[in-house]
Amino acid sequence: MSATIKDIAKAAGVSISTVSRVLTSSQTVDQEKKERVMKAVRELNYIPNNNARNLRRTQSQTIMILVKTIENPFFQKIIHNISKVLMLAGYSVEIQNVGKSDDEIAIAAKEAKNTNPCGIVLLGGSFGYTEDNFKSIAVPCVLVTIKAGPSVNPDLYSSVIIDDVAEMRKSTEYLIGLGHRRIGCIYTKTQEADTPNTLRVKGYMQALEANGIAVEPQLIGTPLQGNQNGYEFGFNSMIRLMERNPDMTAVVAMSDVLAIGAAKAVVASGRRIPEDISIIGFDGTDEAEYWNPSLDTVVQPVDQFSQKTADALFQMLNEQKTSHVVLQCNLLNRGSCRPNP
Amino acid sequence: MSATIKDIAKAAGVSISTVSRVLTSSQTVDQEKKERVMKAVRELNYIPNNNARNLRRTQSQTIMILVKTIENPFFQKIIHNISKVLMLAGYSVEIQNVGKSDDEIAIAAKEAKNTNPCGIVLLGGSFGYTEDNFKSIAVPCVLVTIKAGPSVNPDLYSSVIIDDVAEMRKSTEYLIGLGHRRIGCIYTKTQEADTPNTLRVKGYMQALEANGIAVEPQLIGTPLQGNQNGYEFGFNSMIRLMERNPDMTAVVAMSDVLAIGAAKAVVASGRRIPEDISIIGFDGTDEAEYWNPSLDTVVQPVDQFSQKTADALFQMLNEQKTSHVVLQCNLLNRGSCRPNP
DNA sequence: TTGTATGCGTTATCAG
DNA sequence: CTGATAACGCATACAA
Repeated sequence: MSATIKDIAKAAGVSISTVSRVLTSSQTVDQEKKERVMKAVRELNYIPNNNARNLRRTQSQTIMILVKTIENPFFQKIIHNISKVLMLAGYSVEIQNVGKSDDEIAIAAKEAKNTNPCGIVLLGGSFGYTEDNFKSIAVPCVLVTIKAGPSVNPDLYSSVIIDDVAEMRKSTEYLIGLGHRRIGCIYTKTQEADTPNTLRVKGYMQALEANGIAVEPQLIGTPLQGNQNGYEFGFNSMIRLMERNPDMTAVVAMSDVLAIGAAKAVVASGRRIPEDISIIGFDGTDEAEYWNPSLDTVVQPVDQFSQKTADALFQMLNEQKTSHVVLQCNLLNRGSCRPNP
Repeated sequence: MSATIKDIAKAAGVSISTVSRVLTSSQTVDQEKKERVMKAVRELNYIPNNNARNLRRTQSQTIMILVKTIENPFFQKIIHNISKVLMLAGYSVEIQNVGKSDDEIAIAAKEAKNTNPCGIVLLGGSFGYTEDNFKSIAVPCVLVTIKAGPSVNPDLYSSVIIDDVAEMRKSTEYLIGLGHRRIGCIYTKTQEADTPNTLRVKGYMQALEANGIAVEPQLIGTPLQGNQNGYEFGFNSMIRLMERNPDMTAVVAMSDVLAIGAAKAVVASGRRIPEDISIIGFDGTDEAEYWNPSLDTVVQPVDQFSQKTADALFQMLNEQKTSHVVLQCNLLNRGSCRPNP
């Protein structure tokens, strides 16, 4: 068995409480004893047992990041950034992947008791949170890319999001501005109630309506079937859209992954981008930038997402204050969309 | 505060030991009492505290997955699969991301004491493990995609790998077989000692030598500078290779991400794939399949990786037996390589 | 400033 | 089959 606090105490010739004080720097300790303790820690290669700590502590120093579908490359960047910031601030970070079909709220509640984190970051998922959910979680939560329902008291949580409706509307209106009228919409129609995707479709529709263009169901994505991955789905969905709408000149996708799948379908069917079909994605991933040709996209501000999330978390932890920030996206024209002649 | 085992015991009218026995199904319990306990668990929404469990348990039921650079899409699939298998077997799974520049061995040792997992899966990283490392970790380890040094007693750990040298040699010889002679090699030359990349470069060289082609340094990748991502690096590296080797007709990349970056550079410089430059990646990611055009690649058997890793883990956990398996890859010709006229 | 003693929620041991 | 009870490793109120 490895060294415990007891061993350190013995080796340093002090009591375990003194060792604990040195390690947590909770109280001032005699300098000379402090050094003896540190020396023992080094020599015995002592690492405090987090289980015991979290069990005893009122507040652990662990942040849990719950990611809905870690496959999303956009999330990965955020995870990476947030982890770095939090670890620098002295927290240990744990990541949990939540399957597409898992109930992230239930898992959050479970994890909250399981690992006793002092804060939870919820990355992705749907908008279904209720007040009871937060009460059962009972740990400061920051929702990233999603919000709780409108009836939920906003003081119960923090959030960092974008305005999905407005951003997708912007994306669609960009195509409309280029003269497109028959604009397809690639998205995964799932069972779930309110996801960012749902909102984005709403934005797509709003854009059409505001410009006097009829919303046609046959231009809007197909339901997800089987367990296709994002690329596959985008591909199949696009094939179907092109078959049913020969006059379609442009397409908005709800994500870059879907956009790439759709773009591949365009090329596979012998059409060209952007000469025959204009296409724009959403997220701003490297994958879209390095695709051939580079795809236009609505860039989500990853760095801001990370920073604001960490900020919100610290604010909840230290000042018990919640916050809700809405970030701006940036439409990036890389040449995969062009005026409709 | 939420319900504890004590509350359940009281509610069910039994002792806490009985509750524990029901929950861990470690011993037979009277059927009627068992049901009373289960009912109380349900009604009080009881969730056992893992910290306390792991603290007390000789062997926790948690598997830790340590991933070196979670950004790698190949790793993500493995994580996903392994998690599923392990959770189905009743383990809880924790994922920890290890930064590119972090020392995964030190972190593994720390986590081993921190969270007291019953097993650790090490995904990626380098080949630098020593016997002391495993002794300090003191928890069954399965190394995935890497192995420990040759001097390390193989009974100290399990591993699931591919033969990086042979597979990359196969890839290179495929190009040679197509008549290519001036073949570039895209890889990130890092400080680290032995990574899969290093071995793959070795395979590339072996292929050339075995076929009487001189190995030329100017055809081999550039060192990584700054913090470019994989795509960016592949792109820049390829640009430089093309400048310095106008007669280069083909390129092998150490990963699909690098291959995509390189392919983008080919296109950006006005050349065509495969007419002007043949290109082949490594990994078999969806990204390479959905690129335009689809890229040839050496497919790593993701599903087998996941399955074998889980198998190896179970074998270590249940029978204290280590195993070392080497998987076969599959060269996939999708049309991004063609005979050199 | 320091040490002693108690308890966090569980599982394991032991005697019934 | 069951119920007390002692650990697990640590942080902290309390006493010194």
